[in-house]
Amino acid sequence: MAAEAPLISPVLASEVNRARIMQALYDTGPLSRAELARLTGVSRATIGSITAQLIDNGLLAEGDSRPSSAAGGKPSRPLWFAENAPPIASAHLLPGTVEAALISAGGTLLARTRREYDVHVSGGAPALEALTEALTEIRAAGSAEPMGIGVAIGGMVDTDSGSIVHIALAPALDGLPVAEHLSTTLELPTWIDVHPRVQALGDRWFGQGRGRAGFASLYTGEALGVGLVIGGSVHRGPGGTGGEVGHTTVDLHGKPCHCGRIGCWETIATHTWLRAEALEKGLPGAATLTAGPLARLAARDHPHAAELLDEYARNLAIGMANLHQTFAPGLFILHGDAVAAGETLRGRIEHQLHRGIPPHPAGPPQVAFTNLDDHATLLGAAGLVLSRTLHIAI
Amino acid sequence: MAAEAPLISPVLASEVNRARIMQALYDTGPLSRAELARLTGVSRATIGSITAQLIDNGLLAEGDSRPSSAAGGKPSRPLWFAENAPPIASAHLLPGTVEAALISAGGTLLARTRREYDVHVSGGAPALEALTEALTEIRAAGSAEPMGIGVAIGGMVDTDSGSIVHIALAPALDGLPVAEHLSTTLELPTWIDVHPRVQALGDRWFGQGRGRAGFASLYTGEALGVGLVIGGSVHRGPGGTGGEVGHTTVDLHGKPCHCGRIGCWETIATHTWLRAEALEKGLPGAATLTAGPLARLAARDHPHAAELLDEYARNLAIGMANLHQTFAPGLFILHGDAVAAGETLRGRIEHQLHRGIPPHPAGPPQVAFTNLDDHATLLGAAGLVLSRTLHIAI
DNA sequence: TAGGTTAGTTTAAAGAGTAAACATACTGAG
DNA sequence: CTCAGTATGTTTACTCTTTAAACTAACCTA
Repeated sequence: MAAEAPLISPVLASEVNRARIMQALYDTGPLSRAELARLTGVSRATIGSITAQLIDNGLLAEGDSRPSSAAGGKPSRPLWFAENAPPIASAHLLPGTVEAALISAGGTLLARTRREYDVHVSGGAPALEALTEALTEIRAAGSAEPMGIGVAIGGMVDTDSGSIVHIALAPALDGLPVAEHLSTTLELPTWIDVHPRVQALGDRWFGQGRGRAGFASLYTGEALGVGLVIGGSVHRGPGGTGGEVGHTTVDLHGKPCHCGRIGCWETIATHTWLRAEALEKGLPGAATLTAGPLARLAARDHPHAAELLDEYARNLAIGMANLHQTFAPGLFILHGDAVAAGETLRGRIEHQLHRGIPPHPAGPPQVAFTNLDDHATLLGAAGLVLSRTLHIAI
Repeated sequence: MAAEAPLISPVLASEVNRARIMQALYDTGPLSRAELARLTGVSRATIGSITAQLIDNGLLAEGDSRPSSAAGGKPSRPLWFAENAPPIASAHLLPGTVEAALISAGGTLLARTRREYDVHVSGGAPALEALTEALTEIRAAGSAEPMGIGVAIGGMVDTDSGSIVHIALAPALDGLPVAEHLSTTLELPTWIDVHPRVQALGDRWFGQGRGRAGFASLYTGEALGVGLVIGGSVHRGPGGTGGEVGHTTVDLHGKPCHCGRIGCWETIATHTWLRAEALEKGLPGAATLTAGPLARLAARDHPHAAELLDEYARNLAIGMANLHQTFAPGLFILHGDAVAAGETLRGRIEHQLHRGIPPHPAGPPQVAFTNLDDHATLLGAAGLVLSRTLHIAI
């Protein structure tokens, strides 16, 4: 329990309970009042009164009644988010590009758009403009006013002030007050967070992390990042620090990293490394190689391809083993480049990971690929709004 | 919030509130009802009724009234743990040795003892016997029955089953059901956990981590271990995994570790490394060197001593920087060997740590030495009982 | 001694969850 | 077709807890 947690008053308790009902729905899918009562361990009467409020507020709606079981009984009426419940506006700010989407309260993608902007304009006005335009466009696609805006940033941010700290490929945006600008311009509550953490929120609310207390959401490809879910909530250090797992030292006597240090995990497990190795091994398309094509080369028994795939798996597993030894998330959900390589790579990563850690009765950690395709981040930005709006600290 | 959290009923709310009052006292020290009311944001009436129960139960007692401020007013009566409140029995199981202590509810050490045992007897009966004897002895030193037993284990454990998984220097104890044995033999609820995590609980309840939402408690010396406090609670992976930070890879092309892998943090930041380097540099007493004597050598301008101290600080900082990059605890509390080297080493570690991480508006992480002397683990074992008994997940 | 200030308690009221009974709506055997 | 059985959802009387406001207690200063 966080330090200085307020005492629980009846009204706070009911607020928390309302939020937990919502969360149980997100974690499990549509549920009848009786199912909710069993799941949460309270009486059907209580669930009835709580859900009545949520239905009155237009957040939830009763679905068509489901057939009774063979034993008989009154058919249950599943509850789920109402058609016209407030949706959520989400965006992903990348160097030069903005993606935005409107997500329904239930987690379906209602609309999606993108904008390009000039990264070089100091002050970052074009980025804010692109964000505002994209969000205005998708906002118009919904029938109700969004409950808020969530933005994922491909760089370091200060979640307290809602501003960008540093984006390596877009230094002109450093210090940009994204949340402040959007909340005043669009008159909606706005939250921002770093990309891997938002991605983890996507897994937590809508993906394989649903209902789980702990897991690690890993992004691989041109960079490495991690979002850690601990105790059901995504972990944030002071001001939103943490998750910069790409720049942890794994090879003290290795190659210099672009960040200025030596042997960061990124020096052995990103595209830059993969392409350099591929070039050395004389693989075709080395300069633009990614994990997917590499796995296909390996499947076709191309010389050295399987070898390189193994090394890539081993290098990814090194950092994951470090995470396991420290945090023991129990589950790694992989996003980005690695996913395209499919089971070939997943199995190798899992194997290497299990080799690199001592046995424990709790069993070895699992390695999974995301099932959210490329929506993970935009869904996660919606999860960011949900986490902040419902008063639960996910 | 953890998945599947139960809904809050009035009676659960009051239970949680009682626990939070207790925690506020631990975090802040003796407090009057009015101060508690201000701290927790509830009315004085509420605090009055909650504390009345705790006083009736014999847990809390009113201290002598404190003088009013210059503005006048009725003098406040500080509340603190009662003299005869149930104490806590705590123990630390090491290869060959058991330490045990009786800790008052308020966190003072009432009695302390130790036992030796034969590590080589397979089945581990002597260890259990030593634990039982030591705990029986210190139990007799208290006026009231202890509220429970907390045991720190110098090795890998399964916190779910309360048994030892593996202790490197005492393989005869593998699988030993410590909690089960003690709880039936001594008829007291018993919990066990790994040493660094227990140490972190000591910091959280009684040391520099008091009242903090997040920090890392690091043990240095013959081994490296970490206990992570996140959201006010100590972090446990499934079954109590995690914290094995000594065996995270930092030097992929480094020396082999006794665990079978290459370049673990322990290969560059423990006594083994320090002594090998000292030998190479021809420092006196190299074979038994620790950080304290090394710092004194460095202070006396002994050739190479300052150099070695710098390297030691740098090597410790490498793993700490990795922890900061992933988890950003904001504060590192150091225990063990390093403490004896004093500010000389602390400053160097902090300097090296700050060099190794990118700047952020939230400010750099702090490095502190424990103020709990060698009691940290035994106090932490008491904290383990407190965490489990009060229904808060610290 | 009076007025101001702070601590702690009392009391009536409001809000929330609960248990038990009840109404509703289905299944399936006879 | 009826009726017992079963499960869902709602109503009602009740308990528990916090709260606001008034009140008492104990101190300070002028």
